[in-house]
Amino acid sequence: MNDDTLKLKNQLCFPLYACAKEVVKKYSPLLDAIGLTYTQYIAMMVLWEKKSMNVKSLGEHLYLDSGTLTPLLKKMEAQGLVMRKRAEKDERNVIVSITKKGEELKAKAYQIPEQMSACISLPPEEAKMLYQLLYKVLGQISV
Amino acid sequence: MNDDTLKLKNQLCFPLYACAKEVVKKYSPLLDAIGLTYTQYIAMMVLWEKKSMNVKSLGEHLYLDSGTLTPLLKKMEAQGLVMRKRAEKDERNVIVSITKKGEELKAKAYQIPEQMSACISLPPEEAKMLYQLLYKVLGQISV
DNA sequence: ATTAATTAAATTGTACTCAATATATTTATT
DNA sequence: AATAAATATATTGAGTACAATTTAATTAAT
Repeated sequence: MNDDTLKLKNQLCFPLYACAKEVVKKYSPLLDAIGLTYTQYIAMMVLWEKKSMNVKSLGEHLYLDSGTLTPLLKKMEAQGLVMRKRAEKDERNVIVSITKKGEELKAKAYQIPEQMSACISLPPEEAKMLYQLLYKVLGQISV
Repeated sequence: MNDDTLKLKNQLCFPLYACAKEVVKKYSPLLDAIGLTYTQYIAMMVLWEKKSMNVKSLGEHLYLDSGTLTPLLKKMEAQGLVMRKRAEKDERNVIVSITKKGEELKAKAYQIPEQMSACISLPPEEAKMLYQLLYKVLGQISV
């Protein structure tokens, strides 16, 4: 409640906000080269691993809702990276699944994580610490 | 270059991106109560401290450019929180300065940092560690 | 079985965010 | 002084991101 309480330098939220933004910005040229945006990239990472998933579940993995995902996935469908199809068992669900073209894109994406870690060169222990602290906050906050 | 390289769980960028988003989202109801968005809030923090600053310099403090700040500051001017005025010495600069109403808003904002830290309850050493790691990455990346 | 409640996507509207470009002003060069 | 280069904002367009609402489908309750 003193005079420093509201200084930007004393907030934890701000470096979090700014750092996330700058990191995503740093990805842009790398992702441009394979025709993805950052949001599309993290969606593809889930689909490269899981092959297929409904929108709701994809949103839980990515912390995104249908308002963001629906138009994003439609664009990715238009690019031929994914297919969207209502589930037969429960037609409320839209199943998003990766296409052959989407699978093939993975080969081009392999280099991206290492190119990025060259930009953000934290020592391994510090990177691990940061990773753990971020997931700790993420776990607490979404309660 | 192995099969785990592109898994979401192995990226440092993702918890950073998701955590920043969730934290900002957690601020929303608190900031709604005083009529600010998160971006307006961090801009106000700079102005509560510095009183006055040109757009360029404000953008350097916040890691934002004129494309974001110009419309943001116009809205804040319309709300009576700030004034915008071309500098007399160098008319390329727009000086943003806080108004009486903007100053008065500070009293209502004092409670927000503590309300937020109740939501994100990291032990002090861990919060400090996270803070330092984020600024370290931020410093490296913007080179 | 019919109605009510719940769930999953989609839609709408508001607010960033940034790249790229345009405009106006100032400074540096010739 | 006239021209070129640099600087600070503003504008435009594309892409999120989310709250709130709508629609359609499913499940629960009577």
